[in-house]
Amino acid sequence: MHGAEAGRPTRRRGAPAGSIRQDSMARILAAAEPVFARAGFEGAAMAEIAAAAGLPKANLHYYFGTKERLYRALLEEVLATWLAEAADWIVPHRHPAEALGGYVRAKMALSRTRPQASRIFAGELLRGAPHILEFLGGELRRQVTAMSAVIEGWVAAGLMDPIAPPHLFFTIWAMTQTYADFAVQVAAVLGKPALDEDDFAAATETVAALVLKGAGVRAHP
Amino acid sequence: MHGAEAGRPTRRRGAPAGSIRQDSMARILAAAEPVFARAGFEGAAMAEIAAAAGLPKANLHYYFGTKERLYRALLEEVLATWLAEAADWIVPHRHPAEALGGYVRAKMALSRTRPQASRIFAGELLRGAPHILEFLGGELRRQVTAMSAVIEGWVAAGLMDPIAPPHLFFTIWAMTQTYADFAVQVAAVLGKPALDEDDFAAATETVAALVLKGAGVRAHP
DNA sequence: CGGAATCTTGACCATCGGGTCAGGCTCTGG
DNA sequence: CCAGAGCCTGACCCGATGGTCAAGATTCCG
Repeated sequence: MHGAEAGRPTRRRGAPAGSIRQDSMARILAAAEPVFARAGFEGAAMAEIAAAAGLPKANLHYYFGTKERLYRALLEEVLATWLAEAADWIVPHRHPAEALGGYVRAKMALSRTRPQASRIFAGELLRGAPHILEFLGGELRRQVTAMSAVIEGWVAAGLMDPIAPPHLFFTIWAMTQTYADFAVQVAAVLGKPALDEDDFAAATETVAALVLKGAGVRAHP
Repeated sequence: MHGAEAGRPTRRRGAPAGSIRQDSMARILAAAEPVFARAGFEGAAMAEIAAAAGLPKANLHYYFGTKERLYRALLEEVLATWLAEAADWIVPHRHPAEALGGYVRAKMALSRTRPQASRIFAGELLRGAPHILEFLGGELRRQVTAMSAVIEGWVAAGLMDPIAPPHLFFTIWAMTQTYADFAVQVAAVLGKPALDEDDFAAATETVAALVLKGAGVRAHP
């Protein structure tokens, strides 16, 4: 998930170099992710994170200062992953069928493998995004603007139907992330204890079809 | 929104009958909705709700007992609205273009007019739906099953392409509710302080097109 | 090898927030 | 007009939680 996490029961004596810091911070971040995802910022308890990390609570404060800074550090990591994924797929030289299809599949895979990251992000947005408003209106906005131009290019080239590009992204995010954020609902409605591979496969196909057919993307030659 | 809410500065002396109870409870629920929506269950403070309702905190406990019961009461109200909406639109005698289009538009309208209700629901799901698991696997599951049969009927009648009906609903909910739950993100990315009518119109068109074209719904004769 | 820098941690503190309660007030029905 | 049911609320309680601190252990480096 991050760098180090499981294993390493106790801190070894002859530690490498001054890497104790990095190591501890990574360990704490890894422990914090599931807790924040499950309980949200308000509901998460530093003591619980500490226990999960196998460290005394005071240690977390030694490295991160406050609960809020720990939370922010986690958020930033998640956002970086988000952006990179989109930038990889939505590029002009690809055919939209490949680009949008690939992006949807990649995003669905993320929903499956890292649902906690998605939930932390969702919780942050739900609360009005107090910690990442700047990011949303800055970096994210710029990237969406750039990707919108790519979409417009495909439309102009007759490779897909006209569409409002930003809304296309909002809906793609919504559909893909719902399988992470609201997995409980999906599972409950399907009458299963949890979502399995087949469920994700069906979901992925449905979402991909809705996007590709819905946007009138021509067949990939 | 509910029954009574704004207005009525002080409780009148010659109150009608034993309706004081209903009146106070409605007042409290109305005050609780925005607070729970903004802060989530954990983050919401009874004192804040009390202040918003213009009542002493002890009064809330007099009527609802605990924070949890107050929260549940609110949730149940929201869920009822949700179900009714779907049941109105997804019925066999309609043409899928009308049914799905109408449903999408109705849900988008709800996202616009009652975003707080949507956010409370979203927060509940994010936390693993501790209070409504039963509802999801019971009432909701039954209704989705019934509506899935309707979809299958349309497919069999050649009115739309084959699709996994439950996933169609999951994606519709995801797309429509994202404009309530994650409105901050949408607004920030669009570079606006808040979403206006035009934004919702564009979003509605995009979502409707994705669903109708994406599901291969034939034109309404 | 010795001291400075870094790390570790148990004990402690202040605040917050849900919940309680006893006494007082208001309204209704007879 | 009276009594009791229903309603109201200020003051209080207490567990949970984020954060602090100072003393002690480790590690690093000259």
